Amino acid sequence: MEIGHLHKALGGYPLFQGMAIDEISSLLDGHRFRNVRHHQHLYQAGEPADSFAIVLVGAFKLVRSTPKGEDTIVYFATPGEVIGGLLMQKSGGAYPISAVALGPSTALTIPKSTFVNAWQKNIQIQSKLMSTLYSRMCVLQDDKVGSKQSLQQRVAMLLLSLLDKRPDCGPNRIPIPLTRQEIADTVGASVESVIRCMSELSQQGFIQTEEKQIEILRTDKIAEILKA
Amino acid sequence: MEIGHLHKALGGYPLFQGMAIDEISSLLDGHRFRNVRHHQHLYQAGEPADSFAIVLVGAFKLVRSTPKGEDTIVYFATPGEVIGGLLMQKSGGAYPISAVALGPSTALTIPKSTFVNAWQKNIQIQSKLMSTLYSRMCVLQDDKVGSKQSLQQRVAMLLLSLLDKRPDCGPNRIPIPLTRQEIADTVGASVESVIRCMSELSQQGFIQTEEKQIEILRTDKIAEILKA
DNA sequence: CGTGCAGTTGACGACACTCAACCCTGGTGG
DNA sequence: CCACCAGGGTTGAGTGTCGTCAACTGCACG
Repeated sequence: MEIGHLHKALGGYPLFQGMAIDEISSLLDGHRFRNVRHHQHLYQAGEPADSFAIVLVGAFKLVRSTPKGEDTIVYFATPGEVIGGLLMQKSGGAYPISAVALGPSTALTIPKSTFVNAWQKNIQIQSKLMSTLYSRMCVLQDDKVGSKQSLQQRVAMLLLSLLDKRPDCGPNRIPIPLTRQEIADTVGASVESVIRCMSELSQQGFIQTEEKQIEILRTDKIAEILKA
Repeated sequence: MEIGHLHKALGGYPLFQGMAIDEISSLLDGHRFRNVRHHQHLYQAGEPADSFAIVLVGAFKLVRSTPKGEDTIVYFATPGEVIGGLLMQKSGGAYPISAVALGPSTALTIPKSTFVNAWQKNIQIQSKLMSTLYSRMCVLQDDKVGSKQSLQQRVAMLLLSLLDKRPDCGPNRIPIPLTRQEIADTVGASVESVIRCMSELSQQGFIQTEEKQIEILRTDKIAEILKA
């Protein structure tokens, strides 16, 4: 990717909106492009946290491993979002979670030193970072509120929330390739239960999946499930 | 409370640590003390968000109401913590959650204008705010990871995490008065189930409750439950 | 004295987890 | 060419945890 293209792309994201080219440049000091293949790691939990990243293409799941070897997906990061930004203020330390690509993805990694030297001193970017954090926090809170609901409702909620993420795969198509296992890891259920749940939704003609791409045929019906 | 005392108290919190008196003063412009009785609201969800608060005494539960009239507790804020700070960057808007006192509590409310004029321009406080947010985020993520575990494990996890909050009620005593309902609202279970769970812990001699004060007699045993 | 809240206990039922088996696909190596 | 395997998806049977409903206690309050 060209530097010119890069700036254009970044300027379109809320994080950098309204910033001058050279201001953005100073925030990217020492950046590197990382192309990551499907299901490969961008960051591994436990590695020393010496950089953070901005998603450019594709998506990443942020995964926490449980003691028992199971995984829990805590967040899906899509283009324009920051991964690991919160860690940069801590001295030393390791990534607490892993970042794994979903589909071929690319990210812009930025060294910790740039965060300390540029990001931390830039009021504007700090504010923006805070507001992205705020929305991520809200998502987590919504999850917590929803955790009492039935599996079907939790799945429906997930589908709708993923649909809101930059719809660039055609209308009502979730822009992230997901296995049933990953859905289960997200909503906190077993694979089999998720399969049963989604089979039912398919039979009713509400959704349709092919090649790990999920298409929502009846957004209204899915939304209706939530209200029940 | 005296202004002198106030500064001393605030200076002890991580948020203001290492700041000069007059720097702290500028951050408190327009502050008001709010004494709130047990189970009274500091903020109501839906009210216009024109101030944020720092907890000084007692504790507050941050509550989200579900459509069905049930409550979910998303966080416990104890002395030194900020309530509603994230909201202040958004223009307009209302509180998305309610803040309710647990036991007689007092908070320092600070008008939104002070946030915009002082907090948002102060790099140091922004960094500190971010790192408190980071830890709050981690708590929420841990919750999500733990949501697959058994009820007993979730309760044990809650008890231990509350124990970490400024132990000023004697050793191994949770410094917040909690009803079983509130515990249920936190771990996402029914009251009855929580009662059964805690009765069992009592019978085994691991915990003891009197007057809504929970004392943990066998921290080791409680921690053991988590590892199972 | 009635009312409301917090705590408690029991019976019953449902939703979801576990375990097991099976199909299909694509890739790899003999 | 075929055998083998791994990963993803699917289905069924059995089990168990937890939610729901109902009833009852003790206590504080007006």
